[in-house]
Amino acid sequence: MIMKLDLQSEVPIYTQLVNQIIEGIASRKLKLGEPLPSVRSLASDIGVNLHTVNKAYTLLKQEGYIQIHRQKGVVVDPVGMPPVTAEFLEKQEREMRPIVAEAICRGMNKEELLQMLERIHHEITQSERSE
Amino acid sequence: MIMKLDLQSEVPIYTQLVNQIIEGIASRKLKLGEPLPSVRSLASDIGVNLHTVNKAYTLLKQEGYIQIHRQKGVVVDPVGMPPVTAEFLEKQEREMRPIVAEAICRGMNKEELLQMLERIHHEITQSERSE
Amino acid sequence: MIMKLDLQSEVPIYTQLVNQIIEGIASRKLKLGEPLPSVRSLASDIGVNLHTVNKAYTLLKQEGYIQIHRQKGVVVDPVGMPPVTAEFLEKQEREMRPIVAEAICRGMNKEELLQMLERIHHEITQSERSE
Amino acid sequence: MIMKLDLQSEVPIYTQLVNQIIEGIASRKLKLGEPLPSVRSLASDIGVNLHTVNKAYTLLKQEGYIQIHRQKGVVVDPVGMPPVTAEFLEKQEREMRPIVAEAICRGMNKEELLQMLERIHHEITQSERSE
DNA sequence: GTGGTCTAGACCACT
DNA sequence: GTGGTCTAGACCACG
Repeated sequence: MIMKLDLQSEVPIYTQLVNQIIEGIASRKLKLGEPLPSVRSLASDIGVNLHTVNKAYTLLKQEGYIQIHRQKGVVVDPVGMPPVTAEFLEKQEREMRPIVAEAICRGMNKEELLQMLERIHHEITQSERSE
Repeated sequence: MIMKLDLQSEVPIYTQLVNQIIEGIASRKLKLGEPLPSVRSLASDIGVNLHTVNKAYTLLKQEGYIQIHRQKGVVVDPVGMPPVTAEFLEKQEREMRPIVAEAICRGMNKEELLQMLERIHHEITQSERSE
Repeated sequence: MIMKLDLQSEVPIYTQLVNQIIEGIASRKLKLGEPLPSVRSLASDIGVNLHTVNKAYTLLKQEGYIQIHRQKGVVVDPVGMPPVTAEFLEKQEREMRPIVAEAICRGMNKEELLQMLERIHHEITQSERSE
Repeated sequence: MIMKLDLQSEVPIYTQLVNQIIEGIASRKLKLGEPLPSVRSLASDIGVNLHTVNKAYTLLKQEGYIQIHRQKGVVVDPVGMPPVTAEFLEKQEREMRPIVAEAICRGMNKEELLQMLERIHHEITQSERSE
């Protein structure tokens, strides 16, 4: 799986890693139970600090996306993904809200927003396994 | 205008301020040309430091949402809001994408996402009078 | 004489006034000995505070561009303009230098800069008396 | 790189810093991709507060002159400088105009002005090795 | 009274 | 150790 990182972004690298892996799972490029590279190998592959990868994996584990075994290494959680909790919906709304507000200010209408969301959804779900 | 701030949040206070004000403009609670409270009064109202408010205002000015006059103080930009640039659309997508990916992982389908967006859009645009 | 003011500019209004009047003199729209509007009338004409106009006039007087008589009011200095002092040249250089440096960074070459200066010079000296 | 600062000047310190760094880039004393001192070390070197340096760096980043990496710290933008936009030319003219007008008033002719500009240009571009 | 600047000191996030 | 954020208090420029 290719990791697209922007080292100059204001978004922390570990957050970008988390997002990339979640998107990998969402697009089924990463399947349930599938192993992920070890902290060390991923870190050296993408040229970032061990701690950075470690932090990303730890967060993903906490949120229920992956499992970290001492032996088997890191795998996408084979049982399944975390459910939609009330807490999760709140977070979604809290993040989505400023995006929508900004779009309205700049004159985007509801349809354009819905189309954007639909396009992104399509891009994620229809992306072929590309490596 | 009421400001909802979470001082414990990991989201910087000045960012929350920026978001609240943009949402205020989007919902037309703040009208074009309308004055905003002075740095000092807003700061004391919401119990944060003057510099924190100042940073929020400075950002909003840079992005074209407000104007800072030497005399009149701070007002919502009376001319209008910044347009939809390619750059803006990129930013929107970059922010929306992880939200969508996460939702997919947790089993939300496209319709549920679209409904959430539509609900948020409605909440913002229909809240003409809420205090 | 028309005053072009930008009330939203970060440049202080009194500075803009000073610049406009100096440009008026440079372009010979304002002749030596010619009267300028009183503080009060100019202030009300352009809709700014008395103190602002006063500050502009005071600065112009200090630098030798105008004279302020209790009776005759304010006039362009009839004797002539202040000379080119070493101090003045220093100030010119101090102001010009960052403009040139920035232009170089952005890829303007010397000829383009010279042309810009020449164009501005021409605009000022060739402007007709337009009211 | 040597920073020439005038703490008594009416020009804000952070502006002087910005100008010095831009001139450093223009004169190629600072090369593309080259690291700049950290906020803290520069601040202590020149004896100003860390926030003052930070403001200068933030401005330079916004204008596209430098990049701020989380790891590597601050570097001159390795890709290149911001282009000449219409907006930039306007700003250049707005700044140059009062300088030219004042020079005309004091009796400098066009040639003297052009020579001054040429000299400054030469000083900046030919100062490859000055410390 | 307004925003702009600067200082000083603190804590945190990131790598 | 880096930059980012926040607080606090001071002075100044502007109108």
